[in-house]
This record gives sequence, structure tokens and C-alpha cells, in this order.
Amino acid sequence: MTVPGSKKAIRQQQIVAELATSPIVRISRLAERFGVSTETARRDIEELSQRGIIDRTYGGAATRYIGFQPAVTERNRHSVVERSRIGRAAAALVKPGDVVMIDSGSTTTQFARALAAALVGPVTILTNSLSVATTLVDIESIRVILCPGDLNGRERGLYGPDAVAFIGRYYADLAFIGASGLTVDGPTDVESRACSIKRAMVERASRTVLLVDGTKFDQKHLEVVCPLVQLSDIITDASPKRALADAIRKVGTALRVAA
Amino acid sequence: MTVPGSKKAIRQQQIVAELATSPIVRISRLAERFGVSTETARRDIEELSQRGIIDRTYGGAATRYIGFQPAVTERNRHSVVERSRIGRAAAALVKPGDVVMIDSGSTTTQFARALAAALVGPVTILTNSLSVATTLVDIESIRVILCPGDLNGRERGLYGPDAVAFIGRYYADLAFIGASGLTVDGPTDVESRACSIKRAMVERASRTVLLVDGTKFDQKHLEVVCPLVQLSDIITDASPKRALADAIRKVGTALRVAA
DNA sequence: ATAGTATTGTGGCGAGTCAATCATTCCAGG
DNA sequence: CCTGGAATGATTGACTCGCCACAATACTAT
Repeated sequence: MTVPGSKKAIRQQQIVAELATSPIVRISRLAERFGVSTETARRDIEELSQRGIIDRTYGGAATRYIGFQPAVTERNRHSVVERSRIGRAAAALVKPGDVVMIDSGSTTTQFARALAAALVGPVTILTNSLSVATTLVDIESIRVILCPGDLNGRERGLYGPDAVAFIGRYYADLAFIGASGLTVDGPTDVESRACSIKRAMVERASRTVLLVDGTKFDQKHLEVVCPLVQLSDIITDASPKRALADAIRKVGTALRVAA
Repeated sequence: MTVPGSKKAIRQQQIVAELATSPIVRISRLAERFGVSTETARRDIEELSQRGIIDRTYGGAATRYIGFQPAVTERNRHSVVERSRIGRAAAALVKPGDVVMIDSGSTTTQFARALAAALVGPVTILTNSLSVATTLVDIESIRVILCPGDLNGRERGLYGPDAVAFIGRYYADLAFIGASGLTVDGPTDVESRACSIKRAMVERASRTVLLVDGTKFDQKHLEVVCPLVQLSDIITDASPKRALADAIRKVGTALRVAA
């Protein structure tokens, strides 16, 4: 076991501190600097990376990537292009002066990037997503308000009753939410706590826009977020199958397939 | 010269895109994926790094380092070592099971890094700092609760009445706060909204620890956060001058100079 | 003090990387 | 069609890294 204050612990903390200044460190240099064998330095690096504090590179380590990396599967990575199309189309809906709620998730983060690039003018963003917040915070004309709550590592999102209650105190022109699935019954999600947030946003926004890529169609998950009729718009990158398309049209939700 | 749209340009753009998803890439993998020789991949990497778009590593490249505080002056960078010492000393005060409040700022962010590396065991963190939150969120045993509020870009912190009220609903064993100055009257800060947060933390914690480096001694700023007597500990990297040291001793605050 | 565990060092081998050089291919302008 | 520069590939030798097994040392708890 690692004892706090041991030589090993101090070395590892120094490595972390080092990475606060320079983006990458090399095992060979560290070994020199600490006067230990490269093997020891390697073991330190290995351990820290295992604990998720730093990122391993060949021959060293790098500062942990800050942004969204919610289980970047091959499929996810592949659909980055599609997602950015969805994001651009969604950003076009935002007008100067709007108050906008944004859900957490990789699709909504892409939307935030598009929004940042779109320079829409003064808008207020209320979100439970750290990725969204950090993406937009540096834009001069955008005010970012963040929910309180428990921070979930994988999703980089804030959840829990505090977050829900907080959202309930606001009112928005637009809400942009994501989902893990979209069925004729409405958007679905695996995460119960995430559903509560989405529901709260839907409730407090006069217009709700669902952002989903085509791979989510007809995917049923644990919980239905809300009935289709509560969605004002659905922005996606592919045409859904007949049954789903019919259901969407029937409730009067606008379906937009981003080219 | 590189012609836009050439194979080379496309490859390089893909490398950049790749780095937007995963923190590091390896030359060997890139060569495989693009079906080019490792030499070509190396040349691409080399060129991009020369242009300052990515960071070179041994065997590949990493996402370019984005400093957590835009105004990284030379003096600031210089004192990273000192700050990491302060951070390490502060981390030693945290015991398993503690509820810990952490202020926003560069010194407290360093503290968070030290805490991440320290393996203290299960603790709950309540903070108004995005940097602190993202630093600690990936540590298994740490629960991170984030304040609500307005997000300030420069400081990466959450401020405003919502944040203050939120903190007021909690109770903590320890509060770690930073300051822009430390005088005989107490810690001072330039930012009024930041002061409110610090005050709220001091109020709700049974033990308050001030983290300041020696450059802050006797610096008077807009607002005094609280009287010295409300601080349980001060952790710093240099001995303060007589007058300040006397004042600290007189009110019974423990002064620790981190070696 | 002693046993037991954690930590670190050493040496070797296979594999990966780097830098430099030279040959080859691609492509636009004459 | 030809030509010259850019881009790419191939090869080579020196160097570096990763990984493994084992030995030596440091530390902890009884």
C-alpha cells in the first residue's frame, strides 16, 4: 500500500505538479530528476495513469485530457462528423437574447462547440454539463450559469435533486437535450438521474429541441424521458424509419435532418 | 509548400481531429490508419508541432496544453514549484471521510492536484472551482459536489448569490481558501464576489486553512475576507515579516511554512 | 528484534523510435 | 511531353522504451 508522505507518494505528487506546468513529461527525465531508476519512474507513471490522474504516453505521460471522453468507443468516434452537423443545425435556432438550457452528453457538447463558433450574440446558457460550460465560458457575449449537484465523471455532468431544483427556478426560451435512444414513446435514457434533469429542462423551456444521431433510433432504454409531444423539434442526421417518422409527424414535432 | 486539400493537409487535419477525441496519438498507429509510412506520419506530427498546434511526445503527439489560468505570468509559472509544496502540505491535513470545501484559484487548484495524487481515501469535496472539480472527478474515492452560479471565465469559478446560498446549506470539516493578499487584518481579495464565497466557506467549516504563497504577504486589496482569528491554519512557502507573523501568532492561528 | 510486505534496483532482450540519407513517385507549370 | 520541386517511401544504425524476472533494500507491525 502507498503510505501518504512516503518517498513514492512525494515523487508522484511532484510528477503531477510537473504536469501542471509542462504538457508532457518523459520517464527518462523524471528518473534523472528524482535520482531513481527509470523502472521506478515508469512504475509511478503507470500507477498514476491507472488512477486516472494523468495520461500515459509512449515514454512518458501527458496532462489528462480535459473535455468530454465519455467512453470514446469506435462507433462514437466515427460519428463525430455527423454530430457536428447536428450541432450546427441546432445552433441556427438560437437567437440573440435567448436563455438556453443545455443537457449534458456528447451530442450536446458538439452543439456547444457549434454555438461557440456561431457567434450568435448575447445569450444566457444554463447547463448541467461541465463540457458545455467550459466550451462556452470563453465566449465574450455568452453568460454561463452552471447547475449545482453531484459531478459524474463519465458524463462530466451534474446530477441530483439540487440540480433538478435549480433548473426548476429558471425559465428558458430553448432547451437542447440529448438521449441514448428515441422511440415512438419518446426519448429514452439509461441513466435515471439524467432523465430527471432532462425532464426538468423540458418543463421549464417554451421550446424543447432533441438532438440525436441516427444510431439512436428505436433504441429502448431504461426510462422514457417524456412523450414525443413535448418535443418541439428533433434534429438528427438520418431519416428515421416509417413508424417512428409517422409518430413524430402525428404529434406535430418538427423533424429536421441536418445535411 | 502545403497546398490546401492535398493528401498531406487532409492527413494533418485528421490528426488534429483525432486529438480532439483522444488525448494522445502514436505515430505508429497513425501510419497504420492512414496507410502511410511511419516516416510520413512523423513528418506530419513534426510539422504540426512546429506550428504549435499539437504537442510532440516521444513516439507521437498530445493535445496542446491549455493552461488553466490564461494569465500565466512568468512569476506565476515560477512559483508552481512553491505552490505544489503548499498543496502537498495542505493535502496532508485531509483525513478519510472528511467533507472538504475548496475555493477557486490557482493555489487551490494546485492543492487539488496534490490531493488527487495523495490517495487520502473517501472524501467529499464541495467547490466553486471548475479546475478543482475536473481535477478530482476521476478519482474513484472522491465525491465532487459543485456549486451553482455564474461561471467566470478567467478564474474558472462559480460566483453569485446562488453559490453562496448553496454553500450555506452544507457543513464541512475543512475549508481551503486562497487569497490575493494577506495582511494583519486578514486575507484580502480583489474580487468582491469571490470574497462572498470565501466567507461562506469559512462560516460553514469547523476548520479553515488559508493557502497563500509568500508573494501575497502584506498585499492589501479591495476587500478583507475575514479577520485572522477565523483562520485555523495558514500554509505558505516563506516566513512572513515580523509584524504579520506576530499578528498571526497572537490570534492563535497555526502557521506552517512548507519545505 | 524479526518476520513479512512494500519498494526499488539491475540486467537483458525484444520492440519501437529517431534522424539522416537516398531513391521513388506525384504533380503543376512550361 | 518534359521537368523540377514537393511529398513519400525505404533503409540503416544508434538510441530509447517496455517488460520481465530476480535480487536487494526499506519499511511496518507484532
